[in-house]
Amino acid sequence: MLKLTKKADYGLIALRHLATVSTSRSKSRNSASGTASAKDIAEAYNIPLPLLSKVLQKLAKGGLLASEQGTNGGYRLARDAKHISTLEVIRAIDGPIILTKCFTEHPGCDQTALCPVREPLRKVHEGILSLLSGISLADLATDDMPVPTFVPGIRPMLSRIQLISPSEAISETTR
Amino acid sequence: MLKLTKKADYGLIALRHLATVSTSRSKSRNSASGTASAKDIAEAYNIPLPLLSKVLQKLAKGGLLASEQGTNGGYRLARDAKHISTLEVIRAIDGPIILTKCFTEHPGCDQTALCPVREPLRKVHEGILSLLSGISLADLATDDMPVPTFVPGIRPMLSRIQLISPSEAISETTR
DNA sequence: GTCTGACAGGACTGTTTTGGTCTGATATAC
DNA sequence: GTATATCAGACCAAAACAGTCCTGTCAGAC
Repeated sequence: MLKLTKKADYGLIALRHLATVSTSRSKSRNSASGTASAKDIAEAYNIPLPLLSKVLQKLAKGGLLASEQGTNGGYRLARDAKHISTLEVIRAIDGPIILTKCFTEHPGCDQTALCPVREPLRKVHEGILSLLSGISLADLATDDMPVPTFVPGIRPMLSRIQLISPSEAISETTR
Repeated sequence: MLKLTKKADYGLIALRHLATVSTSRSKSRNSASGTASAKDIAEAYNIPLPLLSKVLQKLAKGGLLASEQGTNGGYRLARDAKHISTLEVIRAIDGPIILTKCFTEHPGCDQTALCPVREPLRKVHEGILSLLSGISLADLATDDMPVPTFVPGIRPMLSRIQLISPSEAISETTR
C-alpha cells in the first residue's frame, strides 16, 4: 500500500530523538553523551517499550546505532546525523524496499519480456530511493526542511544516482 | 514496507496495455478502437483472470477506465494516456497512499506535539506523491522514460507542487 | 427469443506481514 | 556477589493481501 510501517515510524522518531539529544543538552543524565535508553525514548513519545526495543535492535544490527548494555547503558547514533539517510533507516527496519518483486523474482514473472512495466517501475523505484537517500536524520531534526522537489524529464545526474549504486540496488532486491 | 501491491502492478500492466493498444493497431479485432477485454489482457500477461477483473472494476469505478458490456465489450481508457498519472492508478486500486497515519488519526498520536517527525514525513510524502503524479501512463508506455530525478534542498517550485494540491493531500489521508 | 460473451460484485479462504508481548542474557553499580 | 537496569532474541495474535468461487446483469449474435 506504499505506506510506512509503524516500526519505521518509531525508528525515525527514536533516531531523531537521539540526533537532537546528541547536539543539544537536556536535563536527562546521559544527554551530554548523546545516549538514551529505549525506555527514555519510549516514555518520551508514548511508544510501547518492547516494540521500540526491537526496532532499536534492528537499527543497532544495521549499524546505525551503537548500543551499550548494563546500567546507564542505552543507544547512541553510530555516525553523525548528517550521514544517516532515511533510506538506510527504513531499510534497516523494514527490510529492502521493493516496489515490485519483478526485479528479483524472474521465475515469478513467467516471461520477462511479458511484463512491460518492469523497466519503468524500476525507474520509479530508483526515484523514490533517491528521494529517501537524499534526506538525512539531520534534515528531519530541523524544522524547516524543504519539500523534496522533482524535476521529471531530466536525465539523471550521476552525482545523485550514485547514492543508490547498482550494487546496492541489487542487494536491495535480493535480500 | 513501501512496496506496491500486486494488484497495483496488474493494474499498471493492464492500463499500459490499453494505452498501447489505443495508439498502435495490432491484429486483435478490437485494437483499432482501443478496447480490450479482461480476458485478453489476462491471457496476454498470464494474470489470473478473476483477479484482474476486480482490479479493472476498481479502475472503472475510479473513472480511469470506461467499460462496455455485452459481446465484444471490454475496457477502454477513459482519458488520454498522457493525462492519467500512476498516482491516480495506484490510488484507485490500493486506496489512499498514507506514509503514516499520523496525518489523519490525531487521536492515534496521543499528543500531536509529541510526534516530531510528522511534519518532515509529510514532506517526504508529498515528494513521493509528486513523483508518482508526474509520471503518466504514456510515460510508462515509452521505452526511454527518464529516471525521475530529485533536487533535494531546493525550495518547492509552485508549478510542480500544484500537482498535489493541499485539498487533494487532505482527501488522500481522510478517505 | 434464446444463447453466448462480457462486465459487476459479493463472500470466502490460505498465506504473508505487521504489531505487540514475554522470557532470557549481559554488563554496570553498589 | 548480588541486585538492577538494560539490551537481545524467541514467540503469538490480528490484520492485510492474493487469489478463488459463485451469482447476477447486460448487450450483441444467431
